[in-house]
Amino acid sequence: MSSDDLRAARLEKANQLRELGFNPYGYRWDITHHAAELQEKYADLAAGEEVEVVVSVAGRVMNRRVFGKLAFFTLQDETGTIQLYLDKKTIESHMAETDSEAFAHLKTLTDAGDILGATGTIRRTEKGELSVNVQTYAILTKSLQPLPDKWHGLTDVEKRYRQRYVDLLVNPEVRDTFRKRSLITTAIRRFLTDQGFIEIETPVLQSEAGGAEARPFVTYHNTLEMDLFLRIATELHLKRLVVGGFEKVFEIGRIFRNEGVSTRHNPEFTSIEVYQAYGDYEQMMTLTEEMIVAAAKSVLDDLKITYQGQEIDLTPPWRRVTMHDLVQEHTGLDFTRFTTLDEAKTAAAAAGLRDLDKCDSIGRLLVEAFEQKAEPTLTQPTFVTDYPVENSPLAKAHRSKPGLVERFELFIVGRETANGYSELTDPIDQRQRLESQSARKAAGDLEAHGVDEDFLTALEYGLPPTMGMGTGIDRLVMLLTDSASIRDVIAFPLLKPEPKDE
RNA sequence: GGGUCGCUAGCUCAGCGGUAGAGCACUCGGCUUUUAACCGAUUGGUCCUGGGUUCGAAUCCCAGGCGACCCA
Repeated sequence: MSSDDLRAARLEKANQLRELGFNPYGYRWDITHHAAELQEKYADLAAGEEVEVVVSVAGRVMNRRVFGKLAFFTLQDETGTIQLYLDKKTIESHMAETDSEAFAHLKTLTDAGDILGATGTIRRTEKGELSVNVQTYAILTKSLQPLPDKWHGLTDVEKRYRQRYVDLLVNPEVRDTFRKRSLITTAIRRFLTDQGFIEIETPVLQSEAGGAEARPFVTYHNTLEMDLFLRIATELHLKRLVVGGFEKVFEIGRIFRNEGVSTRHNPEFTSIEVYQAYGDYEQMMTLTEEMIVAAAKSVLDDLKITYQGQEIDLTPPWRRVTMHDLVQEHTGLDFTRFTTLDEAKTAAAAAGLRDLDKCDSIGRLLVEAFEQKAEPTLTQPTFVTDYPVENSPLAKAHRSKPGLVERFELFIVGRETANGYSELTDPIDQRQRLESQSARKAAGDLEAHGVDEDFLTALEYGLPPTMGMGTGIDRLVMLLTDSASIRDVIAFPLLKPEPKDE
């Protein structure tokens, strides 16, 4: 039967329900228990035993096993499944006044996928399945679409992402992932608010994107007649709030970057950024560690976890190592000894590094060496510290190491998981760095941005010494739910539209 | 951006140059202890799209679309 025929058959059943005086799209059903609650409460009920207490449940019919005068439905609610034991005599004696043919209608007018409410007593069948021995039932929502194969489920990846609602309703582990995602963000919020942080929402629509190097999305405001950019970071506004006197602020929010899509990139993703006055990056590493551990504990029993077959131990403290030391560890090169770019390039090439032409400073060369040789090895949680100033325009100069900034990045399974620093608070230094970036924008760098004058004015009023940190929530959720693709932790990932018919 | 793979019934898949198939779902009949219920019968197709080769294309070739994975 074709898809149109299947739908037509179900529509016809909905109409028959109306003719019988039942609304196939009900208004309300008062439940007394969820499936998991019943399974737990009556776990010890012996097979064949019945409890004379009437319960009320509701959920989606996932499977129907219909006999002549008896039927078994598997009912699924948010918590799990419970079997409906549907006996003709019982149902018809309880529903005689509303529907003398209630059992026949159950057989002919319900389908897998329908949402049912049912009342009845609790019994465990002789075969050992906890069931509601149904006295009354109602079709609360008539489904017009057939469910995927009851055994194989929905496996087509494209269909799973395009029709996530179907994926969710037939694949319990998918629901579990999003439940965990919620637990993780809740745990992070609780962890921070317990420490006195407050969450403040900053603008998504901005006249100049800033706070990161990335291409922004452009949109247009009609009555203001101006282009607006979707934010690429929350950093510059959160620091303004610290200038304004909030000493501990954070924001969990959606970030938009106009870049490609991959297993680790979605054009919109969720970040958390945290700023605390009077602290430095050393303290922020500790806070980051504690925050991620709190997130992990909210969904896992153990800090020793497995990600895609790799054993990861999140037990603190995590290793802290400078980028220079790590590069020396993996290449033998001591970058502190280089005085000219040519000298450094020659040594790097001799050490087997590739694609060095794009590096226009010793600092960028160091980062390149780090990315090529050290980064992929950082499986266990590792804070890499003390970055070259060149690609850290918002971080404060290192208090004792010239040319470096007080910055860290956290790596887990070789992936950047958090990024933080002692925030640059000197408005003159900040202006110079933003102006050099602005020059790159003028030269055609699409990931560079203009100078945010108001941000600089804010710094001139005075930003206290501040520590800041950003973490990609999606990647953290991937790690803690053992998800291979970012699309598995984003409920509705970006997809190109399907070609239209006609 | 490059490479590899995939796209066939509502779902899961087979078919790989000669009449488009199976299981499940659906419809009908039977059945009061099933849980992938079972038994019998029936139904269901833009083989992703367009072009080409061929007597003949789901199948081979070219281009395109959408997706997955790997690489940059």
